[in-house]
Amino acid sequence: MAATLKDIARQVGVSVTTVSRALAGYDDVAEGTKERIKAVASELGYSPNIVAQRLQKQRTDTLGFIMPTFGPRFSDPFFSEFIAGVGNEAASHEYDLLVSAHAPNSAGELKAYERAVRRGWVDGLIVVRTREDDTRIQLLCAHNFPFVAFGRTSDDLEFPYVDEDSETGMRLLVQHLIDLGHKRIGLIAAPSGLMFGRYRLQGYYDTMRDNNLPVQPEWVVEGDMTQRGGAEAVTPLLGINPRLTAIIGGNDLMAIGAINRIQQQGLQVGRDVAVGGFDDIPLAAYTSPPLTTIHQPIYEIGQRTCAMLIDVINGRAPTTPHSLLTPTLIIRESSGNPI
Amino acid sequence: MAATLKDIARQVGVSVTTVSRALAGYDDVAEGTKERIKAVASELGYSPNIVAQRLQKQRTDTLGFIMPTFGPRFSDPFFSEFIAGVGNEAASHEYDLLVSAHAPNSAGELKAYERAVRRGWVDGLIVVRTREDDTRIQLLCAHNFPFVAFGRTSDDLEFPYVDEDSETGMRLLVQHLIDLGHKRIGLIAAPSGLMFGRYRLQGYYDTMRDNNLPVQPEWVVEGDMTQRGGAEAVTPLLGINPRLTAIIGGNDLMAIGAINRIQQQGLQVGRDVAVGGFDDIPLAAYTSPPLTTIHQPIYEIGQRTCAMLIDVINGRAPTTPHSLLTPTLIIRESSGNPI
DNA sequence: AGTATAATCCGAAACGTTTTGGGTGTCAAC
DNA sequence: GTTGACACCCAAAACGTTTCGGATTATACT
Repeated sequence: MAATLKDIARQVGVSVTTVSRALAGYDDVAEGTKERIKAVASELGYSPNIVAQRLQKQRTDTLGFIMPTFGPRFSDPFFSEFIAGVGNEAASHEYDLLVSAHAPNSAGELKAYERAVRRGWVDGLIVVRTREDDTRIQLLCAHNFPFVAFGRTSDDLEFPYVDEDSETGMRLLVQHLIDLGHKRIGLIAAPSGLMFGRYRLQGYYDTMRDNNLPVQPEWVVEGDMTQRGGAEAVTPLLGINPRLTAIIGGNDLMAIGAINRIQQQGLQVGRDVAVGGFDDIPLAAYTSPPLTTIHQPIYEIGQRTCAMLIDVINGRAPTTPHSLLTPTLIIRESSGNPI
Repeated sequence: MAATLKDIARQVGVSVTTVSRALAGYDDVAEGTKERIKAVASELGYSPNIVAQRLQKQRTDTLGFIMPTFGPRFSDPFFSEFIAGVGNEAASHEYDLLVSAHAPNSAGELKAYERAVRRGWVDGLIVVRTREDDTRIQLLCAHNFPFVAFGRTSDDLEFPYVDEDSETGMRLLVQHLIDLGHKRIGLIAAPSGLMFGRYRLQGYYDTMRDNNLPVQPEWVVEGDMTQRGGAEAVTPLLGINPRLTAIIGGNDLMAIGAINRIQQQGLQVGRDVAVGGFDDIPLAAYTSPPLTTIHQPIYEIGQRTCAMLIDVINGRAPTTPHSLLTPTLIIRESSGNPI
C-alpha cells in the first residue's frame, strides 16, 4: 500500500538514488527525469518514511516535555498554555513535541528521563518547575543531553534556562499590600523543594523585613498548588488572632481556593481580607472579586524556552543562555482599598 | 559515544545476531555467553536505538493528538486534563504521545492531519471536539487510518468513538432550573458547527418544549468557549426585558465569564439570576458562588479513548466501538433556591 | 584524434535493529 | 560408525532513506 522510493524507481526505470535526489531537488538530475519522477511520486501518493529518514539522519526532530504533575488528575492552566507556546514554536521549526506526565520525584519520572536520554528518542528536553537538588537536571547534565529549563536550580550546574524573577514579583505584590496599609500578611507557599516557591518565599520575607514588619511562623503555610490545597491551607490562616488582613496565594489556583474558603466563612474578600495571587492565569480576571496578581507570560516563556532548545540542539550557542524575565503587578479588586 | 549492538558484538567476540538474541532473552544462546553479553552491554551503557527498532518493526508505538485550539494562546483545562488521561493510559501501554495544536478548520490543521496520515509518523490519532461535516474524520476514514474520536459527527461515517450524552446532560440542567421555577432561561451556546454544542442546544430546546415553555430567538447567543466570550455574550442576554431569570453557559468557562459580568452589573448570581455551566472543571467548585454544572469525567474519557485507540491499532476490534457516557448533574449554589 | 568538461546517472554503503534460515559441533543411541 | 537430536551460533536480508564516490555518455575545445 505505502509507496517507497523503490516503487517509484521501478516504475520510472531509474535507480533509487536518482529518485531520492530528484525529489530532494538536486540539480544533477535531468529536468525530464525529474518531471517523470515527480509525476509518478504524486500518482503513487508517495511520502517519505519518516522513521527511515530519522535513522539515516541520526536525529529525530522531536522535542520532549515531561510534565511534573501532582497526581494523575490535574488541571493546571499553566501546562496547557505552556504546551501551546512550546508546541507552536516547535511546529514553526518543523519539530514535533512528545509529552508525558509523571509525579515529581517519582520512580516513573526518573525512568522517563532515563529513557529520554537514550539516543533516538528525542533530540532535546524541556524541563519545568525546577527543584532544589534537581535529579532531572543532574541526570541531563551528567549525560550531556541537550535541554533547556524553565527555572533555575540551587546546584551550581551550568545549563541554559529561562526564568521569571519570582523574587522581584513577590516583592511587588507584598509591597503593594503594605502600601495599602496591611501589616499582617499571610502566605500560602508552594511545596518546599520547588525553586520558584523558594524565590517567592524569599521575596515575601525580604519585603516584610525591609518594611520592618515582623512575620510570625504560623503566617506561612504550605499548599499543593491546587484550588483545593489553597482552600485547605487558608483555614489555619483564618484562625490566627488577631486576624491577618491579607493573604497571598503562592499561585493563582491556590489564591482562588483561598477566596472561596474565605467567602464561605462569611468574610468579604477585598474588604475584610485582601487576597493576592501569582501567575495571572486567564481565569484570574474573572474571579469575584477579580484577582490582584503577578503576571507571567507563560505562552511566551514556552516559546522562548523552545527556541533556545532548538538552538542548543543545533549547536548554536544561544545568545543569552540565561534569560530572566521581569514580572509585572496586575492590580484588580481582590486586594481592596487602602485600610 | 553511543554503544550499538555491533560494539558489544565486537567486544564480546560474537555476532550481532547473537547479541540481539541474547538481549531479547531468546533461549538459543548459551547461559555463559548471555551473561557476558549482558555484562558488556551494561558496562557500555547500551540501550537500543529506538528509531532503528521502529524502522525494523514498522511501527512507531506513538499516538498523535492534535488539539483544536482557538487562537495560539488558550488555557482550557479540558485539554490539560484530557492529555493527562490519554498520556497516562498511553504510557501504561508503552506508547508515546505526540501533541500539537492548530486552530479548527485552519490550513495548518489540515496539513497536520495529512502529515499524520503518512506512514511512520504515528500509529494512530485521537480526535476531539468533533464537528458537523468534519474534514478531519473524512480524511482519516478515506485513508483508513486508525483513530478514535471523542464525539460523534453528522456524517454517516462509521468509526469508533467515545462521547458523552450531552443532550441528556443539558436536559438534566434545564429541567433542574425549570423545577426551581424558572421559565425564562437563556443559553450561551458553543460556536455552531461543533457537535457537542449542537447536542446541548437540542437538549435545551427539547426540554423547554416538553415543559411548554416558549423560547425567544434572542435568548440564545453564541460564545467562543472562553471566559471572555462568556462575559461578552451575557451582555445582550442581560439586556432582555423582562429579565431572564436563568442563564446557562455552554461550558463552564463561559459560565464563569458570565458570572463575572452579571456581578459587574450589580446583580447577584443565584438570587437575581441563576447560572448553570457544563463540564464540571475543577474550578467550578471554587467560583463564587460555586457553579451548578454537568459533570464530565474528562480524565477517564481520555483514558478510555486512548485504550480504544490502542485496541484499534493492534487489530483488536473494541468490544464497544461506540460508548456513550451518562452525565450527572452537580447542584451547587449558582442555580440558587426555588423562586 | 585526443582530451577536458559537464551533464546524468547509479552501485554500494551506511544508519541500527530484528528475523529467517540455516550451519557447526557434541553427544547419546542404535 | 552412522544417525538423530540438541545446543549454540551466525551470515545475510530486510526496514526505507541519504550520500559518497565514481561511471557513463555526450559535447566542446585543442
